[in-house]
Amino acid sequence: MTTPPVGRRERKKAATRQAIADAALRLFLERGYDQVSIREIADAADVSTTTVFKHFSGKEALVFDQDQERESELVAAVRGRAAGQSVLDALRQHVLDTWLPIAAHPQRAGFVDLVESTPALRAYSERMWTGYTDALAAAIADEARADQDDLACAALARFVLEIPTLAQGREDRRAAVETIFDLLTHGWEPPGDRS
Amino acid sequence: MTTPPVGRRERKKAATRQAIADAALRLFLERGYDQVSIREIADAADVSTTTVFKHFSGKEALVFDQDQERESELVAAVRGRAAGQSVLDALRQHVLDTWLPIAAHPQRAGFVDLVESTPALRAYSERMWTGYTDALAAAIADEARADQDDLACAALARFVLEIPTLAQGREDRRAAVETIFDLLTHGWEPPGDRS
DNA sequence: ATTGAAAAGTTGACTCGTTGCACTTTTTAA
DNA sequence: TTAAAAAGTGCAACGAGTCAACTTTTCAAT
Repeated sequence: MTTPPVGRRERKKAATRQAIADAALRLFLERGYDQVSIREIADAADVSTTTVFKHFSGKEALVFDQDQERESELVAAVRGRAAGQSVLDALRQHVLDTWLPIAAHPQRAGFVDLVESTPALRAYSERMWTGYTDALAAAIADEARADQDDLACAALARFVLEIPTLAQGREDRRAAVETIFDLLTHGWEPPGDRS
Repeated sequence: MTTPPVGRRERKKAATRQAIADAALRLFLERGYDQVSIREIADAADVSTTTVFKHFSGKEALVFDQDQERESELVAAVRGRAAGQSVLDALRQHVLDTWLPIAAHPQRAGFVDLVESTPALRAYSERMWTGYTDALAAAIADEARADQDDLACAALARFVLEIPTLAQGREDRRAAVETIFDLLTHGWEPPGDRS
């Protein structure tokens, strides 16, 4: 039988994967995403280009390594919310508590800059987020006792996942998140006059 | 001065552009997007591959030829709405009147199938729509007498542009559009119990 | 009409992401 | 011990897209 914790094989596999991801991120941060070729990354990690693609589905995936957890956290925030808290408020709190700190973390500033300044990575990142739509929609529908494919729940999920994109570049990101959640909670109405 | 209607030069340019687009669409419909190479399209239109890229920014752009008008129509729907009609209602009407018929038109069925069944085209199409966000947001903000970069207006614009994607694959598309506009108008609330 | 500049098109070679194929190594099971 | 399955690797190739040099066409100003 296979040893439950790890086999030597899978340890080596994980090590190679990590070496590739590390080399890629380092080179990207040094010289920019478009200025680094897969072949250079492969050389830096001392593997062949084929091996890179055995571990990662494409060049963009090298940057977003273990972002599968986000989906789970999102679903968990809805399912495990405090008693009496509405689904929308749970999502609002999760976004405020989880996404804002990450974006503000100085360690990740270079990483965030890299993604923001590279169109291909921006696009990939957005597709990643929208990829969570179905899972989040299912969780919302479940908690709201609606049909599994309820359209309003699916739309809400999609809209919540657009929030990071929309809040980007705003001076006060916390206020931006609040504004959008207010819109989703109460509906849109023409704001007060500016004159 | 240049002849206002057309010069021979620009007519020829437009003709080759059209020849390329026609050849591309025909081949895509016949054999599928991924099974047709740029060189084949160039050959079919009797030009070189570089000429193809002189006219179109990329392979996906061959499919979405003159979809710049959509943006103008969208903005016009908001700006030229009937007196007393709210911005949101104007958008609702525009979506119902303009987008649903196009999708239902039997002539375009093959085209719609092509886009829906090709991941690269789906992604490109969505990025096209979201590209209209800024223009629509500006029009909404203007009509609502809000600041030009008002976040709620930007969010509303983005959400409206997501509607085609969300309504896709639903049996009753009209009802789907109405449901999402109701969500945007009044806010989300847990739907009635299904039991 | 002539001519000269600008635009359109062509060619061919090149880069880069990505994949298919063949080969080697490791692991597993008999 | 050994055969076969699985995993990893490298090479060569394909398609998208770019670049630079060159030819042709068009336009406009003499």
